[in-house]
Amino acid sequence: MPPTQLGRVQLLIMQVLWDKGRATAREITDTINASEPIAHSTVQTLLRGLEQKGAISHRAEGRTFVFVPLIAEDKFRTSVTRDLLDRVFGGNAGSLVAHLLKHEKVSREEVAEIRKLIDRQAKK
Amino acid sequence: MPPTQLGRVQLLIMQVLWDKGRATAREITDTINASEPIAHSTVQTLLRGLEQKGAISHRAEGRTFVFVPLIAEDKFRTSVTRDLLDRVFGGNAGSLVAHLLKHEKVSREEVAEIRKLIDRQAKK
DNA sequence: CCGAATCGTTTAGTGCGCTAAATCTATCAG
DNA sequence: CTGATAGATTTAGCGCACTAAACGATTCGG
Repeated sequence: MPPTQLGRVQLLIMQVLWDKGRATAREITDTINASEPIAHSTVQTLLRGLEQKGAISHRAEGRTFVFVPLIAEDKFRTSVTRDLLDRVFGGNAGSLVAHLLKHEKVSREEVAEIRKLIDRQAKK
Repeated sequence: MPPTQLGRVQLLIMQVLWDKGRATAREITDTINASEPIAHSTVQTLLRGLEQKGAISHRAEGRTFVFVPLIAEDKFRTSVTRDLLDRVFGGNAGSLVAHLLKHEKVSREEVAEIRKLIDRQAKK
C-alpha cells in the first residue's frame, strides 16, 4: 500500500487516533467538534474510507467500534514531507530548511535544538 | 485571495511558468510531456482554472496565448510549507527540520549550508 | 413496555482536480 | 480556393474528499 495520501479531515481524524492511541467514532467527532463543526455521520463515513485504504482498523467492543491507527504518524510524516520536498523543493532538503529558517518563526530554543542535530549529523 | 492550493498537475504547470517566466500552452504541454503523458487540451483546461483562481494571467500574442505566473514561487512555497507545518508538525518548525535531518538524505554540502543559515539566525 | 438516545449503515449530493474528445476558428501550404 | 494544421473553447465524464440526512437496530431510562 502506497504513500497513503490523506485529505484534510481524514488527517484530523488520524491525529486524534495518534494522540489517543485508540478512540470511538464518537470520541473522534467530539474532539474535532471542539475546534470545528462536523457531523457524526461524516466522521463515520470517513472512518470507513480510512479503514478501506488500510490506514486504520477497528474492533467491536460491545456494540461500538474502537478504532486504532495502522500507519504510524512518523511514517506518515516522512511520506508527506518527502512529497513536499520532491514536488515543491526539487528534492533538495537544504532548500526546504533554508526556506523554513527564512520564512518561519523558529524560536531560539528550536534553533539550538537544530544546531545540535546538525552537529550530530556532521559527525556521521 | 487565499493560499492558492494547487493540484499535482497544476503545480507542474506552474513550475514550467516559474522556470521559463512565460510560456505558451504548447510549450507547457511539451515540457510536461517530456516526463509524463498529458493531452494538450488537458493543459489548456487547467490553464483556465489557474487563471480563474488568479494564479496566472495571459495575453494574446498573434493568435496564441502567452501565460505568465502571477503568484511567485517563493510565496507559494511559503504557503504550502506553512500548511504542512501547521497540519502535520503542529506548527513546530523545529520538528520538521529534525524530521528532515533524520529521514532525508542531506548532503554534507547542504549540512554546511544549513549551519551557515543557523549561525546567521542565531545572531539575530 | 415504550420512547429516546445511540450505534452503525445506506444513500445522496456537492465540489474539485483531472482527463480528453469534439468543436469552432484562423492561419498557412499548395 | 481548399485542405491541413494549430490555436482556443465547449462539453462530458471519472474519482475522491467531504457532507450529512435518513434508516434500521440496539440499548437504556422510566
